[in-house]
Amino acid sequence: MSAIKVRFAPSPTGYMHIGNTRTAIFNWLLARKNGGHFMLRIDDTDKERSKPEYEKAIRESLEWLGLNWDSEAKQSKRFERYEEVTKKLIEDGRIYPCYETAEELDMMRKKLMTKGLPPIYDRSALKLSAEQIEIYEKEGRKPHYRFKLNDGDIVWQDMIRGECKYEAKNLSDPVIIRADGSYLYHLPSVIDDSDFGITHIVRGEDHVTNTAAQIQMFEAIGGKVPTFAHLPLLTGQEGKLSKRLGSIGVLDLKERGIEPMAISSYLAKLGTSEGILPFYDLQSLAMTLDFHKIGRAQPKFSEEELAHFSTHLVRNMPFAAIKDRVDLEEKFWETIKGNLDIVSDCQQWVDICCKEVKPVIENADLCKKAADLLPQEPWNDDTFAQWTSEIKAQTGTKGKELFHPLRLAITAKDAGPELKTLLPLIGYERVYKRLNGIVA
RNA sequence: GGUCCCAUCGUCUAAUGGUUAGGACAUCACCCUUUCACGGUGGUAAUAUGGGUUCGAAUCCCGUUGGGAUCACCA
Repeated sequence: MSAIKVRFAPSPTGYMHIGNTRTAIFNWLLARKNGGHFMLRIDDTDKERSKPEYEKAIRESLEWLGLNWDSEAKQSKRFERYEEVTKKLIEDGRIYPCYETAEELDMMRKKLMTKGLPPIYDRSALKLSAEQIEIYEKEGRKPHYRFKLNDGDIVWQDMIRGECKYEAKNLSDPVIIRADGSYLYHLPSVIDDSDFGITHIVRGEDHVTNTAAQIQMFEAIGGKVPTFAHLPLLTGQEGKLSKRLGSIGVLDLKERGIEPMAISSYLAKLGTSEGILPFYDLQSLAMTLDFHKIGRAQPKFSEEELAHFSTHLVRNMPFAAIKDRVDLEEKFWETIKGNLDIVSDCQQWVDICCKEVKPVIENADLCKKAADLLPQEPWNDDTFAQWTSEIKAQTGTKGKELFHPLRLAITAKDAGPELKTLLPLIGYERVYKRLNGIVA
């Protein structure tokens, strides 16, 4: 069996969001699990809506997530190839010109719908006489082109949905070239997948009927039909969350401090029979990929749950997974990680240990007494317990009454890592001063 | 409306026709920590609905209801 080659083919008409990202992740995972090839293809056939800034943002998003690609292509640079194929398909009678305007087509669809009929194109363009075509041309009408679907069943084995079957008569002949001569998504995508030797296409369920049409296109151009996998679409509070309605941008999540591995772990496992557990590198996540474990129902995506999961991931993150991103000692990371919501919060603990802090004095007498009893360094593991026992013995305060004022004075916060481990990181001088209400 | 897909705890799901319907996340309780957080241990909680097949149905069949996709000169 030849090596697996997959592609992620975003159109640069918007930012990368959850729906997109999920597709990218599954493709990447499939490639990496099998030592295959992951290609980035920019589907920029829509000149109106494609923007360089979106393309840039998509690349940035992929890089941030760690979804590296082995090669790339851009559809806007391949028009010559598309024309070559199109010419041949016109000769073969698989592509035919149509002269209806967008308004006329819209009207026809509405008419059929109100009659309770499926809004399928009636192929009237195929019945046009030469004279009629001439009249249209003289009117200045420019044709758009459709791909003619052959009658019969279209069947494929889907890695997620099992056997899929569509009758061609239930599908409209897809428009593949606009009246202005530009290409629509369908055919270029098939030509590219064929030319680049894509073996597996993993995409959202919104593409299933496209797949039916595209299988005939693969056959028409003499290409090998790839293996398909259609992921159930994610839903959210606001209903659907397809790539066009996607509201949650990856870069926004980054901005909020959501961990990239939280996004990957969450999206790769949501809707599968496996638990959503933190993974700290993509390769080990890839090794767990199993299409049989993906359900067919539409899972609900919750941004809140993702944020929660990300926090969980941070609090359990091994030092090895973070050491290249922060300038911290392992001991320090292990001490504070259980109190972080997002990684960048660790700076505030660095500051508390190494910079001036304005203490919050809740009980001045107690803190003063505690300062007086604070033993000189060096401190060992028992120092903290001995010190607090002594304070308790001399003042009679204990439990929350004792620890809350100490914590507030020393860290200016009412929650945080164990004081026992935090104290040595701050040091005698700062602790002593802060207990006395002095900024230190 | 046509075509296609889906329906089990709050959420994601497991259960070759026979299970006390299991797990994970969330939640709650308790424990640990002489505070908070982290962590640990337990508990609550589900087969949409009506028929049928069967000794026996979450599971198979039909209907109903509900959800989603698609039917673009978007991708």
